[in-house]
Amino acid sequence: MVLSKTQVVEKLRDCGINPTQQRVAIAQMLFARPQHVSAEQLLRSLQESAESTYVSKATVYNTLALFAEKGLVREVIVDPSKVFYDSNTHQHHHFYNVDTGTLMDFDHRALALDNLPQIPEGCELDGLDVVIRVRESAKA
Amino acid sequence: MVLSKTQVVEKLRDCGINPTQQRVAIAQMLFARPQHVSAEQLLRSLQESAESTYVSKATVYNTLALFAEKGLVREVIVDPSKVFYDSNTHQHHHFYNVDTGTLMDFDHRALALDNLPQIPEGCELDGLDVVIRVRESAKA
DNA sequence: CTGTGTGCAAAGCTTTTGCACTACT
DNA sequence: AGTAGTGCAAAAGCTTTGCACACAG
Repeated sequence: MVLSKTQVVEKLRDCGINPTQQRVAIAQMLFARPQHVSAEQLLRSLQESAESTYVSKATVYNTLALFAEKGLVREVIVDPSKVFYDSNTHQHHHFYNVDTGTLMDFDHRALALDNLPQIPEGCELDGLDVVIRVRESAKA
Repeated sequence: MVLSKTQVVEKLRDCGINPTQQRVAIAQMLFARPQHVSAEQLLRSLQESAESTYVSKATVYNTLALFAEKGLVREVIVDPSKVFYDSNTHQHHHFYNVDTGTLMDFDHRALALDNLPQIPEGCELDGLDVVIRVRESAKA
């Protein structure tokens, strides 16, 4: 579902984010559908949908980092060359196709994670990421 | 245990890697003890142990990538800003302290990973990474 | 002398920083 | 007018590429 501008503005306010033009434009792209995007991809999408405001590369980066900090999106780190932002914030894990650079979700219940090891002294849990790397099957 | 130069040369040969001066120098640093290093860190270590050959930054990067491809070290991708190389190639997972940027191993048997979800059509397993992100506990 | 393999300077990419500007008080 | 917050150009940093060199056949 595509969120209306008003819905997006409200969503940002709920997270304590000042809904500026640029941020709303970025949020609308992100939440148009569940997806995995890099900053670069998002910037291109914005530029293509010509109607919207001009947004600089730096702002896309800074805004995505802000959204991640506020819990609106999740950072997914699987490729050393770029960070993906996942607009699906429900608990889940990822397949990463190393050949195509594509991410796919899978439900966290598909995996029985028992007996989490004890967290080191003086630390607290921040997140648990499971990534299953796959490659295209070699074909004859 | 510190490996002798001869042992390192042999190890490289076993993996089909031509044991050049630079590669041996890098391998000796890496296998001096189990550790997690970035290319940058490794380069600095090499420069500090003044005795050894001059090795350029590019060569460190290329060599680490080569070692990873041949299975001598494992790439660990947890920090968007740099890749870590893990000289421990036994099956295991990682704690990542996001505040200090430190990696710690934990045994893979500490985690019951049952019912791995089915791998997407046309793909085969390449690797399974579990990262537990921790942060310093907030103190009063 | 020719061809393969190696190392490194320079180029390229993503991401961060510092400053100018805006929008409120 | 002063202040806090925002956006972006330019700078920085990690990594890759393309070319010169070395070595084997």
